[in-house]
Amino acid sequence: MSESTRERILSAAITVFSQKGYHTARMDDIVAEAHSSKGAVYFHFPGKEQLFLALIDAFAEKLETRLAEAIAAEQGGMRRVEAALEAGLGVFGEYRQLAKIFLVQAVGLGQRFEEKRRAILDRFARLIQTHLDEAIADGDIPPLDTEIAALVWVGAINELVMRWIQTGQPAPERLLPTLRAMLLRSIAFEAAEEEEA
Amino acid sequence: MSESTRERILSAAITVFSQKGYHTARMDDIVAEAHSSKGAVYFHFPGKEQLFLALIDAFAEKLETRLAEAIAAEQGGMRRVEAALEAGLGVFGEYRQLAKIFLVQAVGLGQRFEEKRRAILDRFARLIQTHLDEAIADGDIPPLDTEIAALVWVGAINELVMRWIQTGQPAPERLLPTLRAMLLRSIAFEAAEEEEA
DNA sequence: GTTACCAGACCGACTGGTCAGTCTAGCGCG
DNA sequence: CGCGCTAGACTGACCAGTCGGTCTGGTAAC
Repeated sequence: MSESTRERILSAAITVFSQKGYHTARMDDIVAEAHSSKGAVYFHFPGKEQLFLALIDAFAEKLETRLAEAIAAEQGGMRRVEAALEAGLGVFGEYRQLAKIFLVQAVGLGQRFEEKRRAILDRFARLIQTHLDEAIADGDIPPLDTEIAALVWVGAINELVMRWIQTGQPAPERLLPTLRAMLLRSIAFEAAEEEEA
Repeated sequence: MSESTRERILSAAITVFSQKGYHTARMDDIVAEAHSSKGAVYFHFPGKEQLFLALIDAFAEKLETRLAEAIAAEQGGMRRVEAALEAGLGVFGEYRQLAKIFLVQAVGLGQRFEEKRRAILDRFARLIQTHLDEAIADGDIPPLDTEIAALVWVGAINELVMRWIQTGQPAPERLLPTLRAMLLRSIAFEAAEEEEA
């Protein structure tokens, strides 16, 4: 069956790229991990770069879908911002290997890759920005430079997720409440203290 | 003069690595940029990796020195935290190429490099953490998980600086006040609003 | 002061290993 | 057969690192 070979190659690529990074990963590593062959890999994918980008696209799509769902399920700027935050962290947590490829291994690979990475993060950021603007319009939070605010959020999330993925260090249970509280406070959203079940 | 050759090689390496990244940069590129020779480069440095790491160490040292100075010049947790923030951003701004190597090009290069990078960021983070703890002890800010708080700060700063270095986008004049206000609010520091000269 | 020698900096053609990608030969199924 | 797919040996480019060699300046013996 063709689909199964293709799937095997994809998940082998995820494993290998996430562990070794783009340059250190050899196509033969992926072939071995997939219990497949060079021929099969090059039958299904045009080359190393495209295979790598396919993984990033896959992640982007997952992220996008989830965010859209989460946001659609809520009403009002601030609630949507919170929903997006939660959904984003959820996706990173569920697809850790892909997240590592996206957040770590796709950095510093030159223009082409960097642009793709930034484009995806930008969509995430712009989404947050849009709803922060809404929240301001709704009077939920005082006005501020929402473009920068969104980038601050993205940066903070990235750093913590990267660290968690790489070292397992700050466990999500410990991380989440503090992160959430800090991010909400950072935009001067009151009622940042309710939580704590 | 030998020193001048060595210096030329170092600054060529900074230029080339910051533009192309570690793997894409060829030793011959650095040789050409330095108007030198393969022999000279390998006379002064044991290899590509060590040359790259030398640059990162140089940046780390600059960062460390500046932070230490800035902090020593102030008294009290919160003032020191603010001084460190300012000093850190200053260093990134002054050594943009090195900063790009450190923040962008040194990511995703595998264990050895990653550890070094994280170690440096950790020192920065732990420094912030220490003084946040002080600020809490002084009663300047309410208690919180300072380890995570420091990472949030580092992440936010990284993201904005990376973007600025890569795209020139959010100009520091626009970026700084918002970033500053957000970071201070994130730890519930009152009087985050004085500013605006 | 000039000849002989040395050391350390620097040069660049060359080598050897490493991989991405190709090619030809199967294999099984309709 | 022919077509979709898989296998894996092979090719060729590329590049880090090497190595025999040059050049310059210093020193010391005569």
